Amino acid sequence: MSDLLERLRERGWRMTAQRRVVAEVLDGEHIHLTADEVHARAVDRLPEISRATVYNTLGEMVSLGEVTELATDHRAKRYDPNAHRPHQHLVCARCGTIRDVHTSGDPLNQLPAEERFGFTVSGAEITYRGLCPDCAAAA
Amino acid sequence: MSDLLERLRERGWRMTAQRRVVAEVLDGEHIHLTADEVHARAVDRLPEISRATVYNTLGEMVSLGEVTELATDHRAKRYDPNAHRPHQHLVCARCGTIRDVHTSGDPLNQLPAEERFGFTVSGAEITYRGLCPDCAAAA
DNA sequence: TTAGTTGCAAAGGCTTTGCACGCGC
DNA sequence: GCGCGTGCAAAGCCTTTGCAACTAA
Repeated sequence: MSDLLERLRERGWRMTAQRRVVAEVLDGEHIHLTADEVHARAVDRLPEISRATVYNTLGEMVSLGEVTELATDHRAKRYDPNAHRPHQHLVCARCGTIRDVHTSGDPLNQLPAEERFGFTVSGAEITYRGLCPDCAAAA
Repeated sequence: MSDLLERLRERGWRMTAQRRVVAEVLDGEHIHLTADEVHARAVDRLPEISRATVYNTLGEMVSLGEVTELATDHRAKRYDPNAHRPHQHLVCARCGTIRDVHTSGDPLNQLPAEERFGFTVSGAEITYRGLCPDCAAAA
């Protein structure tokens, strides 16, 4: 489960109660949370943790390459702890929920050289859009 | 060139100098601009146009389905006037520039039913990440 | 004419930052 | 003990909104 925490420890990252809680919260959910949602869940375990620390901590995990930041159509970014497992995202257009999904084949191969315009292309991600079961039922 | 303006007129959208200028600016660039960049270019043609109007206008074009809003890792959203032409995006991780590119095949078909988790999936987009020629040279 | 659009300025949501205190190593 | 991490509150950036004046059809 807490694979993320493990990886951070192995890297010799200075561990504090706050950082541990943020890592646990992120890794414990199969959907991807916003910074504020991470903060809310973190407060349950460590009431005095501040929003600033959650933001700082998430930012550092992203810099370390252990967490991926997901831009969204809604305002707040979401955070994905599975940075080392290749996967794609399924996004609900209505509520913004993001789920990991898996497809076969590497999309990188689908971009021919003449469509690269001199860019050094290092990654590709697919985002599937639709409605989650709950929102489809409500609509 | 100004295909977007054409489409908006055909829909009977009430046309004002501000709306025309926003449409012209958006359609005139082969990269995708932020709202503020659109405003800056719009001011060159119509000095008294306000930021609020640019935001409102872009938002309405998105609601009409004539422009696509692109979430980015950087803070500001970018706007894509080619809503009716299937294409993907090539993003520079450093400066945030977005370019349209074309691949073969429809990514929607790559998501098997058992990976849809009850979602009604209606669209898919691919984002390629890398460094644009300028940023690669600067790095 | 008149309903819809604009500009202004203020408010709003999300995120970052400066600084003094506190804690992991 | 040292240096990095934390919390607080304030600032910052991007965006939205309320309202009175204006204008396209």
